[in-house]
Amino acid sequence: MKVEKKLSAKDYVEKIGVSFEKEGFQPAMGRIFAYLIIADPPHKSFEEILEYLKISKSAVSTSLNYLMSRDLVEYITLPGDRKRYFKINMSGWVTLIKKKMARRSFFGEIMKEALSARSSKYKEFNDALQEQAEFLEFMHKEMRDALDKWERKKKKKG
Amino acid sequence: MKVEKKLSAKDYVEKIGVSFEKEGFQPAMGRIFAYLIIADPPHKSFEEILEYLKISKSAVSTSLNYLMSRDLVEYITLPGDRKRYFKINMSGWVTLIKKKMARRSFFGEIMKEALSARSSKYKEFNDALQEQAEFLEFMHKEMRDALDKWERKKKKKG
DNA sequence: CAATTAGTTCTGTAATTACAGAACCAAAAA
DNA sequence: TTTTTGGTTCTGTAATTACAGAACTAATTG
Repeated sequence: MKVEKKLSAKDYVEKIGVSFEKEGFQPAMGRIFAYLIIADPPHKSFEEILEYLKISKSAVSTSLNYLMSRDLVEYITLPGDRKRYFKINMSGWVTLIKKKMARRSFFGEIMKEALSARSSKYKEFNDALQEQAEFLEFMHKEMRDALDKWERKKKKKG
Repeated sequence: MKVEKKLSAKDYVEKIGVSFEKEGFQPAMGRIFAYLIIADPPHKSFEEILEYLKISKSAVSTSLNYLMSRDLVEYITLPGDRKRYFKINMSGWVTLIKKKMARRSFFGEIMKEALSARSSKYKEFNDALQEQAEFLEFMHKEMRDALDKWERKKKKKG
């Protein structure tokens, strides 16, 4: 019988990494992001990352640069130390979600455009399409509101 | 000087298709989905799809099957006609969004798990991580509420 | 019973991705 | 000035994807 056991750090990296991949990032990025979540201390040097994950310098370099370009990762420097220490930029996730929202809202807009070009035959379909576009708009608005709500909540608490 | 002009059907297919691709679907799927949005009538046979998009039978077959497995496309049959006519399943998009939401919520859960395994040093980072996990949970809840709200709104109107 | 139709599945391949390894480079240190 | 450090960029490649084309199949039609 298997003994219940806490997940090891490596297992977390794997688990988080896979989830991150499912968000559309490449494997190496997922694992770097994951490592930076479990990392203790939460900032790690270029070398530490490549050693821990056993991936090449090039993979680390391109992945980090991509993650930084998306504001998902940032770096700090320590006095008297030439290295950069990479860490998760916690606000990046919010930005990511905002972008995905915007994309969907755009999708809704295109649907409306397409709708305006459709013939008025097939009313049932047109109505359903209209509703879909409205749904996307609705969700976009609701999410914006939710984000505002979160911001306010945070401000009050912080 | 370019004359302002309504987009042609092909242009919509292209535009919608690209948006759909950005949601993570492969090109052929994006274009099929797009074609079914602008299609008049809104149901098209296997053959019509491959002819319009000029893609192979295999591409149409696998794409349609995938889209149907995800409930994004369905088909109808017409009396005295052996063919199936494929059309968009409008409720599929909602399901898709629900699934994406669930994935993010799961991501938040993993973050919490990881958190519970972190040392208590680096409080600042831990707090931020906690907040991120809470943010994902919060957004998940808000979206569930939004979905409910939409359902109620629809029921009242319909 | 053929022959046709409506699609499916298999096979091969061009294009792309994701990465390793090595060469490279700029800034800092010696 | 040379050497070392902390990366970046280039080159090559294994693996994967996305699809075409052909072979195939089950149901229908003649």
